Amino acid sequence: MMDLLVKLIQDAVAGYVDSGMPMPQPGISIPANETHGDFSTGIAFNLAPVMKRPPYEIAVEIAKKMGDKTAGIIDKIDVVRPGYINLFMSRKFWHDALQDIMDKGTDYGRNNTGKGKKVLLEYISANPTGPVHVGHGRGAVIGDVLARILSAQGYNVAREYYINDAGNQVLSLGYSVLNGYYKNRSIDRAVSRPGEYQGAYIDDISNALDSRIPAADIDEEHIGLITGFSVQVILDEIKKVLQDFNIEFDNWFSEKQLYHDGSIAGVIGELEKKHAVKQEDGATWFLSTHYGDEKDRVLKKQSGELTYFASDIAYHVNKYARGYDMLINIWGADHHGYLPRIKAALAALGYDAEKLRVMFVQMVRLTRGDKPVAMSKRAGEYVTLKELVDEVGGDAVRFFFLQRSHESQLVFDIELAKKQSQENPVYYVQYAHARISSIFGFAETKGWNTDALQHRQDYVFSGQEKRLLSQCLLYPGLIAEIAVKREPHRLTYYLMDLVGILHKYYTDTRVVDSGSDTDQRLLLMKTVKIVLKNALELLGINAPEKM
RNA sequence: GCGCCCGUAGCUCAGUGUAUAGAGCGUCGGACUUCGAAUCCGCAGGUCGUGGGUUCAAAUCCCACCGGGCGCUCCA
Repeated sequence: MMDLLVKLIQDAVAGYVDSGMPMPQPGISIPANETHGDFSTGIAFNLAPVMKRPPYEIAVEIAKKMGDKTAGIIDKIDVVRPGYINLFMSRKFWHDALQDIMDKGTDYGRNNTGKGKKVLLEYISANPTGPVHVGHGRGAVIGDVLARILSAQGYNVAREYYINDAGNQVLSLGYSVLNGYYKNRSIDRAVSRPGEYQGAYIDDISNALDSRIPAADIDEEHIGLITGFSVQVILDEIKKVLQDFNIEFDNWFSEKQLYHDGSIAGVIGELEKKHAVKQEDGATWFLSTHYGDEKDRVLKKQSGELTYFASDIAYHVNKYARGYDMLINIWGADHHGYLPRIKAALAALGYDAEKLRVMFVQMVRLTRGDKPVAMSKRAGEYVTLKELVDEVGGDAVRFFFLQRSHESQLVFDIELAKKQSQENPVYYVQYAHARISSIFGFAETKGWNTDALQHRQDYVFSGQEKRLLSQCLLYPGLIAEIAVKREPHRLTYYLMDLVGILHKYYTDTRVVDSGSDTDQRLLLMKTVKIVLKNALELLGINAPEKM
C-alpha cells in the first residue's frame, strides 16, 4: 500500500530529476505530532541541494502536483516550513491498507527486492576446540536473523559455517585431551607438548577416549586419531546446541578439505604467477602491501607449515568460485585487522573484493551484577551459549542480542537477565500477540464468527487506529531497508513501537462490545497480529497464543 | 604510535542531516466488579565527550583533541 504512496510522490518529483539520475527514494515517516498529518516526507530536502533552490519552494510545487493526482488516497496535503510535505490520508486509503495486509497474510513483508541474488552468509565459525560461548551467540543471532530477512526479501541465501579443523590449534586440542587422559588415569608419561585447553569438556572427552579408540593406541603416536575424535565430539555438541537454539546451516565447510584437495597450494601458485609472492627468511610471503595492506603477510612459515591466512585465502577463493553475487561474513570485532589482507589477496587474484562484506560484531561483556565474568578459554572459565539460553530462555537471548547495533559493544548482565526474565522486553512484545489471541477467544464466546468478519468501508478509523495501521504499513519498507543495510536490530525497535501503540489502544478502547463496529476493530486487531507474527518469525522468536 | 568500533537520561542502549532528542530498566505517584494489570497513565532526569568547521538546518557530515574497548605475531 505504501508503494502506491511512494509512486504518487515519485510521479510528482519526476519533472525535477534528470534522466540520468536515479529516482530518489522518498523517505516517509510518521510525524510525532498528529497535526502534522498521517505521513510526512522530506523529499524536498533531498532535492534542494541538487536544484540549488529552497526546499520550501520545491515542496510547494511537488504538493501541487500531488494534489492533482491523489488516486483517492490523499485527502489533504500541507506544506510546512522549512519544507515538509504532510499528508492526510483518506478513508479509502485506510480501508485499502487494512484489506491489503489481510490479503497478504503471512506474505505481508515478504518481497522480491533481492531478485534472487545468490548470497553466501558465513557466521559463527567458532573453532571446534571448545563450546560456543556467548560472543559467538551474538554473531549466531545476527546471522540467523539476517538470513531470514534476506530470504524474505527474495535473496537466495546459503548459510555456512567454516570449521577450522586443521592446523595447530586442533592439534593442541588433541594434546590437551591426551594429557587429560593421562592425568585422569594417573598414568605418568611425558608428552612433547602440554596443550592449551582446559575445562570440564576436556575431561569429558578424555574420559570418553577409550570408548572410541583402543587403549593401546592412546599415545602420542596416534595424536591424529585423538585429535580427530576430539574435534568430532566438540563439533557434534556445537551442532546440537545451535540446533536447540534454532540456528541451522546449509553447509559445514571443512578447512581440512582445502589441504586435501590442494587448493591452498593452488592459491599460492596463482599468487606466484601474479608476482605477488616473495621468499624471505625461509618463509613464503604474500606482498599484501602492494594491495593496500600495511605489511606483508606470511603464507608458509619457515617450519613449512601453512598459516591460517593461506587457508583463508583458499576458502574465500572457493566461495567466489561457487558463483555468489554477494558474500557476507560475520566476524568478531577482534578480527577487523584481518580484513585488509584478505581483500588484498582477493584483489591480487583478480576477484572483485567489493562482493565481500564483513560485519564486525563487537564484544559481549558479561557481568553478574556489578562483577565482570572472566572469559578465558585458557582458564576454562567462560559462559557458554547453552548456559545462557538455559538460564534466560532462547527468545529472550535472541531479542536481547538484537536490541543493539552489532557495531556497539554489549554488556550482558546475567543476574539482571535472570531476575527480570518476566519483565524482559521480549515478553512485552509476545504479550501483545497473546493478548490479541485472547480478544478473539473472548469475541468467539460472545457469538462473533471471527473468520467471517464484515469489512465495512464506511467505518471511520480513530486517530489511534490510524496510528496502529500506519505503523503496520511501515513494516514492508522496514524489512527491505534492513536487508539492504544489514541492520537486523532495527526490527526489535520497530516491534517495541508497534506493541506500545497496541497496548495503549487496548487500554483506551474496548474492542468487543455489542455494537456493529466490533467487526472493524477485530479486523484491525487481525492485521496487527499478522504483522506481529511475521516479524517475530523473522526474529526466530515464538508468537504465543497464550502465555 | 597506527587502525577499527564506541562516547546520547542514574544504568543499558536506539536515533546518523531537517518540526519540542527517544526506549527499556531504575526512582517516585496514580489506574483492575467490564475483551489478560506480563498492561496503561503521570512526575523527575539530557551542555547528545570537548572545541572548531560545513549547512537554510548538525546528536548525525568534516577536522582536532579527550576518554573507553578491540586489534596491530612466521598466534589461531
